[in-house]
Amino acid sequence: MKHELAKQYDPAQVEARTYAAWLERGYFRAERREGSKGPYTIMMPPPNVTGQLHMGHALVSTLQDILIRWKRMQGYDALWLPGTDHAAIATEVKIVEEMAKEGLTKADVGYDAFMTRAWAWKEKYGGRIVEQLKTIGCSCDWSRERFTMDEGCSRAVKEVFVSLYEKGLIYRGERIINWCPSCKTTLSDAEVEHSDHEGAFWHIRYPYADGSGYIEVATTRPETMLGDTAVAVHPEDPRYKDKIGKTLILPLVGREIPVVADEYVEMDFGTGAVKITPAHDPNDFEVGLRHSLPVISVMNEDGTMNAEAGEAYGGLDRYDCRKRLVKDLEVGGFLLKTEAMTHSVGECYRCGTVAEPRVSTQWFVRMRPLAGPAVEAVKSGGTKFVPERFEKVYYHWMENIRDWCISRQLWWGHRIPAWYCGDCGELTVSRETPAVCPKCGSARLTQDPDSLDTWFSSALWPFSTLGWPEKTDDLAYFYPTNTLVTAYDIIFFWVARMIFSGLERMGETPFDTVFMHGLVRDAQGRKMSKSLGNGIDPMDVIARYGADALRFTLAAGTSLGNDMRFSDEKVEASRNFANKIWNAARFVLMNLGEDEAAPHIPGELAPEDRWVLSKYNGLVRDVTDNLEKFELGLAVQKLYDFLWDIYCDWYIELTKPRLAAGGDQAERAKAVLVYVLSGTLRLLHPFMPFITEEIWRILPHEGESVMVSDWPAYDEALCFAESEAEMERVVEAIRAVRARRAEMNVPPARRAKLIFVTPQPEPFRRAAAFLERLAGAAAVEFAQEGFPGEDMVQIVTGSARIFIPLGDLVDLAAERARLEKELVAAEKQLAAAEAKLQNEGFLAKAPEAVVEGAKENARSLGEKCVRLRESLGNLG
RNA sequence: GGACGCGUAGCUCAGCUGGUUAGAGCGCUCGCUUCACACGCGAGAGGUCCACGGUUCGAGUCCGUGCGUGUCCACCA
Repeated sequence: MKHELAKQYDPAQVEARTYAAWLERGYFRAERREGSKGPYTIMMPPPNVTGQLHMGHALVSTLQDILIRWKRMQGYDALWLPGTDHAAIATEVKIVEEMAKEGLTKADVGYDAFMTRAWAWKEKYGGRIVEQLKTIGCSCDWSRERFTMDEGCSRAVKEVFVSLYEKGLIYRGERIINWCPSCKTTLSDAEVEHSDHEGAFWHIRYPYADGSGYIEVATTRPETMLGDTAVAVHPEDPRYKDKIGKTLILPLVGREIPVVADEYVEMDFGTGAVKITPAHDPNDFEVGLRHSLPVISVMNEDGTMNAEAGEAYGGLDRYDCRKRLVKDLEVGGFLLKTEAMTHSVGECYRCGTVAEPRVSTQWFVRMRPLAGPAVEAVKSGGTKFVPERFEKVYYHWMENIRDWCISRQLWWGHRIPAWYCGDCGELTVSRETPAVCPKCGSARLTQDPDSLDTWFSSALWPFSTLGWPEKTDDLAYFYPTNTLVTAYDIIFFWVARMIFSGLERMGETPFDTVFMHGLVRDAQGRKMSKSLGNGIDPMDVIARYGADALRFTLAAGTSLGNDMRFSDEKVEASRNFANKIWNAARFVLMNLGEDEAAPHIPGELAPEDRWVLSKYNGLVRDVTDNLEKFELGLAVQKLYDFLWDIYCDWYIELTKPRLAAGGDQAERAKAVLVYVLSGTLRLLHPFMPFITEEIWRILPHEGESVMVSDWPAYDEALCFAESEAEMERVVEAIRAVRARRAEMNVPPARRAKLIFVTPQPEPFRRAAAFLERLAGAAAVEFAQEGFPGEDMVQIVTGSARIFIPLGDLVDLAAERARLEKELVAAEKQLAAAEAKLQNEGFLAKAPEAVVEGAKENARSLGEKCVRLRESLGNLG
């Protein structure tokens, strides 16, 4: 049966079956076990139920799965809790788009029918996402899967909202907010993306009421002048100092507005005079507050002008209004000049519409009291960012934060738990739906129609998913969590908010490490996006190359916080690697007997055995260290190099003559082959779970699955530095012979005979032992003489005699230099050690054991010097 | 205007706390259907490590400046 293994690894016929077997055996389920190393928890950043997974999801899922599989193998109770996010605005936008195709709007279908559609959407896409995560191989605990709008999470949302309200950390108030005229909802500051637009800077004349001339103001948004209620200048500006307090006539409108002094104005910018529109600009709003200016809103929710804009402009779209207004200003002689200017414009992060600042009554989270502890938690190391540089980004945001607008005029989301009394107007905020108004007893209560920012529920994810506000066992054991894996572009939306929410609610930071990865870009380095059409579907990649190849590619592309480029060629290389492992396993397998036992390392080892074991041991250390540092890309690179170069290209080749010869040598080689392969499979398992499991299944081993096997430990007993050094020379010698043969155009030299002509064969004996096979020689002999002058290797073939100076095989000069250097160092150490033994104070005061140690040290150094001198002598 | 990243072989990138001959994948050249693997094997070509200055016995690696490039933040109307 074992000889029937296909030459090529076929992921398609392995992956689904393997995943099903894991599920069936319950390996993903996390439990508190006696004797474990304790809990290790990762909360999956819940993918939005807007559609399907993209490459970014594949990356973040792969990274999490690598960590969780590794920790599980290390003996932790590893919980990876999965789930999905309702993604209020993003999903609602999609549903509205879908309805638009049927010619319907939200208003047409009404609240209840809309919500029915939304839930159906969630079922469809949420289910698809879960299937895709499984295809990638994610070992999450599906028995604990959650959704941000499920009953428990919703309860947590209500609880947090109400208690923050009771503490005065949530308030309702009239403030200037960001408004998307297309989505017709508020947006938080973080949800507005700024980009540069080509625009114009219109200079407008605002005449004084007393006819004494005018002030020149400049604006990029002239339509807002309809809501102007002042013009501001800097109090120290000599141009305007004496004009402060004067009255201006607002052009076209005729309203009288004052000139006010405010330090917000930059004297050097524009004309030094700023029109103030409190209703439509956040800075102007602040100025307005300081000077008690009226707030005149001139725009509707959909971005058209309202009645306040006046008869001429009311009802016009904001941009039509702009054009019309500029024209009217020009005609009226108010337009002084128009400059071309690029300026930054804020856009809705979901639909791209230019956002409009607008005054409106909304719900806010008071951020100042929350930000302080959140900064402190990171500064004190309670939560660490990997890489560290992102901490700075976090601090900067937290320290300059403004209150968080959390109410949204959306239907898909958590309804705000606030009710208004139809009789007395009383506002009631409550965990339960109140039957009557607590103030007047009226039953005419209506709930606030708004819902919460989708990020409000995500902020609670680390504990809402574990059952909070119930005091569950899961919460007690698995919280706080350990590693949060996420992309750096989500620090503000999510990471920061989880930290302050966790601190406020639970009294501690929700995770000890934030592991940030970069973005997956296309082969040209462009961001993958629907509009560019350059997105690569991870499911498609898996179908063509297998999940392991995809995972390996993504892991290998990771370097702390940096973006990566993704291309088919890279996946192909990963697929080839999987195939290489497969064939290495086939080789090992076909050399094993039928009933081979689990591998153990034999007592007697050949130098190449010690060499490969020592290299393997170093690999265990390197992979583990790099995982601990979250250097997954480096870990994967080490595995690749070891398996392909050390294990396949050299070790397997070196065992072939021994396996062919049979006997003890063959048995030892087999044991080492299996031992090293088995250990390497374990190290590789978190990265390539499917193929490692499949090979594990057919190799002799202990334990039913590599997934639940032990993570290999670094073993001092497997350190063979001298064998490593020796094999390095062997490898060099073999390569040198091969190179020289190629250079001299020796024909396929299976029949070539190698004669080492040298009076000192020692350094070459081991190389010679492998030359037959590895350099393609028919036989290898040593000769004391045969060529005058230099030491030579003579290659004899049917048609040629080739001489290679031995210096080309092993650089004797370099070898000599190395030994001399080592000797000098050893002699120096010996001198120091002997000096120490002459030191009477040391002999007198040091404990017996320490003096004995020093003597032993001097003795061994002395021996080393003798050995080195001898070696040097041998080299002549 | 701030903050951060990147600049290493034709292309895409690794190179940890400074130390032998700067590595990999793909591509390229030559040879090979060798009994694990042509998704392979062997041998090669190809690099002023962006520039200049500094620290050091020694710099791809540390510091400064400049150039190029990318990203994030920011209330210059």
